Order: sequence, then C-alpha cells, then structure tokens
Amino acid sequence: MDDKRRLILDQALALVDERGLAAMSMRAVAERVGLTSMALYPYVGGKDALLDGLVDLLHQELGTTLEEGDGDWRRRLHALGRAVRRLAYAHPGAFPLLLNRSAAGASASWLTAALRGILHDAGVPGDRTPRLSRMICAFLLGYATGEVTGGLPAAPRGEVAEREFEADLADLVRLVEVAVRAT
Amino acid sequence: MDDKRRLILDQALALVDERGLAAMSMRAVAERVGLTSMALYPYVGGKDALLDGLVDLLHQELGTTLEEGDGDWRRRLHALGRAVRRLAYAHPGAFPLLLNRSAAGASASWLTAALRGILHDAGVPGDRTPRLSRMICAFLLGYATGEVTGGLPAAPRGEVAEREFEADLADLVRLVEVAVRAT
DNA sequence: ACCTGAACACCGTTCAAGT
DNA sequence: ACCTGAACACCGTTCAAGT
Repeated sequence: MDDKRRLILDQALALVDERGLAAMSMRAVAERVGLTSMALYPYVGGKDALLDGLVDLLHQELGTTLEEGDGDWRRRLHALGRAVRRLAYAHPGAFPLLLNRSAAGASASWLTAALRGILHDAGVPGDRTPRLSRMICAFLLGYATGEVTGGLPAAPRGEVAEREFEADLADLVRLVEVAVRAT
Repeated sequence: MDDKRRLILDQALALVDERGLAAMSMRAVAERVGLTSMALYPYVGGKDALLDGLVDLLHQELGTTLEEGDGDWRRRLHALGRAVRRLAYAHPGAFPLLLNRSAAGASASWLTAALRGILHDAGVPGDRTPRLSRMICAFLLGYATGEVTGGLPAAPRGEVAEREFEADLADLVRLVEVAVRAT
C-alpha cells in the first residue's frame, strides 16, 4: 500500500505539531505508527527525505485550504496571503521547512502558479509576473516564518498582528497596481 | 578571557561555512578550537545558545559590512538590501538561522533600527514606519534565505538573479514612495 | 580556574535474520 | 513481502576527577 507512506507522513507532521521539529526522530515517528524505525525506510527513505515529504504535505494542505475562488484578483491575493499565514499557525514547527528546504516538488510550484495567475488577471505584463510573484512569495513565506519563529524583530501578537498583516496585504495589492500602471 | 568565546563562535561559523549546519556538532567545533566538547559549555552554554551566538555574529557582520552612508534614503535602502543578500551568500549555511530563530539579541534590533531610520528620512509618517520596516525586513530575509536554500520556487541563478534583485529593490523604493504620498 | 574521562541516554542508518 | 534485533558510529550533556 502507498497510503502507508501517507500515514507515516501524517503522523510525522502531527508529532512535529505537538512536540516540535527537534522531537521528530525516526524512532519517535515509528513508535507513533506502531513500527520500528527501520521499517520506515522503504516508505519514506531516510530522515532527509521524510522532511521533504513534510514540505510536500504542507504545500498540498495549502492548496486544499485555499478556496480557489474566481473572484477578482485582489480578493484572491488576500485569500492566498491569509491561507499561507493560517498554514504557519497551524503547523508552527514544520512551516519554516518551506523556506529552508529546496522547493523542488510539484506541489511547491503550485504556489507560484497560483500567484502568477492572480498577477496575470490583475493585468501585470507577462514579462513582469515571474519576478513580482517571487517577490510576493518571498514576503509571504518570510513574514509567516518570522511570525511563527519570532525571527522578525518587534513583531506584534494576537489580534494586532492580524490587522497589521491585513494592512500588509493591502500594500501588496498597491505594489501590483503600480506594476500594472507602469506598463 | 572573553575573546575565547568569540574565538569559539568564529570557528563554529567557519565550520558551518565549510561543511554545512548539519556538520556543526559540539565535538566538531571543539576539535577546531583544540579542546574537548565539554570545555565549550562554560563559554557558549550548550548547542542552542551557540546557535543564538551565531545569529548575533551574523547581525554584527551585517552592521560592519554596511557602510552607514549618509546619502539619500533610496541609496541607503539599496545598500542595506545588497548587504543582506551578500551576507546570505557569504554564509549560506548559517544565514537561514536569522529567520528561524528568535531575534531577541540587541544586534538583531539593529536591522530594524536602520530600516526605520531610512523610512523616516524618506518621509514615511511615523505611525507607518514600524509596519513598513517589518514588511521590508520580512522580504529581505525571506528572499535571501530562499535564494540560498532553494526554498523559493523558480529562482534564477548567477548574474540574472543579481539583476532581478536590483529590480526588486527598485520596487521596494516604489512601495515606500507610495506610502509617503498616501499621507 | 580551566579542562578532561567516563558515562548516559539518545541519534540515523545498515544488514542479516526472522515470519 | 514486510518487519525486527543487533550493531555501528555518531550525538548533546552531566559530573566527578584531574592539574
């Protein structure tokens, strides 16, 4: 079965959620699944590959969470930004992996594709969308990571942080509008 | 002597530069310094604290590298952005620590202070500078981290990447200008 | 004061062996 | 086919002991 691999990855993510990334040893994951650590290797292939699997899982969850609305691009950009931030708070231990590990997997390029689609619909000229989408991606991942790890200095907390993030998203919209007008 | 602590941190950073973060064990650092791992504890106090020390070292190096020019704010923002990116390429193994570990140290808030100073001189209203400076900080750290880890999808390489980053910085300048006009 | 040896409880990973 | 026991070379950290 290949859903065994999925089961292992799910349990690994749950473990990281509950006890942090440092607590995720092969042995601890195996115990959660009811196996020995050596039994995991055929399914997930070593710890490094397991971590890549978690990155993939997070990207998938982002895609699932996000209601792929066909509303106007501003609303979709807001929705994407909020989804990224929610993902960070849902998995504070695992989320930093997104920016720290190579985004080679197919589900990783989903984010880029979604972002480019939004910019396209906003009217951003085609030669500008790759760079602008990478910029926004870097901001969203960097911001959410910093919020969840405390890596960004002088970060607010709770409801204030939420309002500030909304204002940031509005600034991103403005950045896109400037790119459109500069055509 | 307290320069012994500094010597240990320097050797730890050099080790990470040469062989990656995963290779930085207490024992490996100690061997580089000519001691046993147990001798490090009084100076750096455990591995976690050593990593915090590396974060501090990177922030300090950023402050040193950056010619604190008194030119116009646009040039200073460019200089700051380039300094952050250069730091990432100088220490690709250690740089991701900046966003992944709590920025509690005094040298961490230096970056924020520098950024706020630039925005202030740009004419950004005082109640807008904290949020805008955090935005730019998140982008710079997120972008440079992603570039160095491959965590940002579809990232270009070499000289192309450099030109794209310059264009990104120009966009940041535009973002600031918009914030000034919105007063 | 500064350092080390020995020890403890853990790692990731391999591989022959079990069913 | 799927799993485990035993083993290997490593970890971080403590603490009594050395000089």
